[in-house]
Amino acid sequence: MKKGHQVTMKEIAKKLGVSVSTISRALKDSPELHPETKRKIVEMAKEMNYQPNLLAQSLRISRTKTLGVIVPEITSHFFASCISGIQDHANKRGYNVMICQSNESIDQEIANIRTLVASQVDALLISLSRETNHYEHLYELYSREIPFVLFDRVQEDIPVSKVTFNDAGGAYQVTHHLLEMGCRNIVFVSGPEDLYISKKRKEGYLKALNEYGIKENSNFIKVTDLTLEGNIEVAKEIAAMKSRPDAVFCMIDPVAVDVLTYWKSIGLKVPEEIALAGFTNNPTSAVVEPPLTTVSQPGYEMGKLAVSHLLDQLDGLASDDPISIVLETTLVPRKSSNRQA
Amino acid sequence: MKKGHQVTMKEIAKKLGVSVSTISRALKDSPELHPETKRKIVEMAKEMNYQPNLLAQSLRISRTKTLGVIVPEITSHFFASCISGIQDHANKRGYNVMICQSNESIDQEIANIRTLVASQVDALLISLSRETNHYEHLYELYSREIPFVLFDRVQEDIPVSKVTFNDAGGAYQVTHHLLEMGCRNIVFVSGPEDLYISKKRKEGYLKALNEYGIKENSNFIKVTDLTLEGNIEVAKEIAAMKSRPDAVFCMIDPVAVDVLTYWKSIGLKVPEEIALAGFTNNPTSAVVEPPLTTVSQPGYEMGKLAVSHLLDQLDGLASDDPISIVLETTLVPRKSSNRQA
DNA sequence: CTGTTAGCGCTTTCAG
DNA sequence: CTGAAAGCGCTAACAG
Repeated sequence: MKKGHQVTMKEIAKKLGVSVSTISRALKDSPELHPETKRKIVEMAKEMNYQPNLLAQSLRISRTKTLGVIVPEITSHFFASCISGIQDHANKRGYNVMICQSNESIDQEIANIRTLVASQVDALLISLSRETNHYEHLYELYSREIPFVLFDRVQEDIPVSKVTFNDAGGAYQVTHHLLEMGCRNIVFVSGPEDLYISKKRKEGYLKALNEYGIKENSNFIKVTDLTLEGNIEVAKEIAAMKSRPDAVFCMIDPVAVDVLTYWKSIGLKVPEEIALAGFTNNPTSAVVEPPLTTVSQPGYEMGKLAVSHLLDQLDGLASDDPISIVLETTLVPRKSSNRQA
Repeated sequence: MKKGHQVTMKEIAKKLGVSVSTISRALKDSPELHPETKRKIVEMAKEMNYQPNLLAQSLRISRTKTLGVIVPEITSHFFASCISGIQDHANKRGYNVMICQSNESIDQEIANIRTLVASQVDALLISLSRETNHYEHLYELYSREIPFVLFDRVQEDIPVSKVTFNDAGGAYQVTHHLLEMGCRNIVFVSGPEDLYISKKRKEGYLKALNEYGIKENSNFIKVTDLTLEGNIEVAKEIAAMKSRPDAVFCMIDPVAVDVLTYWKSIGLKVPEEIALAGFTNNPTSAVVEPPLTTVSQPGYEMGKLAVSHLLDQLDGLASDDPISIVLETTLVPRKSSNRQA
């Protein structure tokens, strides 16, 4: 199957007996042009259904007005929201977007960067894969002076702008809420410990405990690999603890949902016997029974801020010096943590 | 902020004292080339960290190896899965993907097509917006001989390949299941009636009723505009019917979830007092209480099939004659329809 | 106000 | 086996 022919400036030029440059000028509304000529050209272009070839244009001006986006997983609601925010605001400023997913694989992430760079995107927005534990590919982008920003899953040392949530703050909010609900033995279910969010959320958890004069108890920190099996394993462990904790704070909602589902299956009552909270405010968390207390992270907003800042830098509206944008989260208290009722 | 310089073939050529064409040949492993020269060039290219400029290449060969995808909503789990399937399989065959969302707006859909075409994508995969009720933009693509396929939200008359689910079949499965559960007064909650899926699912619903000798009852067909308010309105209406139906089949899961939530708030018990079923098998449907009976539509698979067929056509591995690929759905019976217990 | 010219980075005849 | 030259569609000096 081959594509049909596309009208070019040359053809309009021939038809009208003028030069290609005149066509080019008319179509970008150059002032130094006879209004009548311009009118004729614009009309003819429309009549012939001319569509500019962005490829040629980009090659010529060496700017594609296209941004590359790399996310770990497009099917995650949170990342889909980010993408949505990026797209809308990129389009609003005349930019297109190419999206890739790394599927949580560093090799795929590197491959994605290669293709996007080869496609000559003007800049990149990247959220790192879970697997990403070395950063040469990012430093290479940096040294090649290809502008990029990191969002959500960031690496702190790279001198580029980053957009993150106040993860520690959010974890503090949840933990503080559980404490206010009267819980004192609060388990934190962490993801792999080298993850940025694992560290930050643990930090907030500990800070809240500390304010209540409770000190860190390593038995109360469980680690899951974030798979269904891993999550259930942790749920089992907690249910079987000799002196059962009165609350559990899971690093992300999906973990909390898996834990909840398991506990329901063994008849452990939430929140009566044990309170539960998550993080992210996935759509799922609102509809489980009981509805899950969580912390909302506005993904659309994050995408919007990330792309706006990046484009400000590209367009010279913002300094090239890297900045860090931190979004605040909001506690969403729901029944799963309501021990007062 | 400006991008750094990228190494070009010209520079490699100068450094090695050969011509650009030789570089080009070496890099695409042309056989008519001295092995030693080739080795040297490949080595130097790697050393200089050469990355081909896909833009220039595409302009030259007038193929971008890029596909355009348009979906109504990237944040919908179903469409995100489709995209994921498309991406994975496009990449596998050396193609890139540009994704756009129409946000259920026909104007946005048209705009998306324009940009993608201007970006010279080799072909398009489109799932129509809810608003799309005229099809000039598609016929124009067709007449301009830009290959495209439609998936999920299709328009039947356009002579291009389409990938859909057996929507009528799925609706039949659900309705049949409800009938087997002993329900005889089954309401169908439809979306806007001009939607393809509204029509098809109603068709399956009626077929199942018919097999049980139940004839169409227009009071038992409710229409929602698919907004939260519309869905709740319908839920209210049904709860208030003088002789209340014993089952409700909602055209898509989100509607069923809204209905369920409302009913829970007024104390109407599912499935004891009324059975409920949805369609799509969103992640949400598994975790609501009670878990929702639904029909699963494998989005990843749909994306995969759509893109594979399209690329087969592009690469001449499949005939250009339009075909229709129909995916079967699977009934997912859950507690919300279990009237036997 | 408009045409001529050069060239973005690459591929591909056509000659040697 | 390799180089020279043309050209993909467009923009942007530079002339006039």
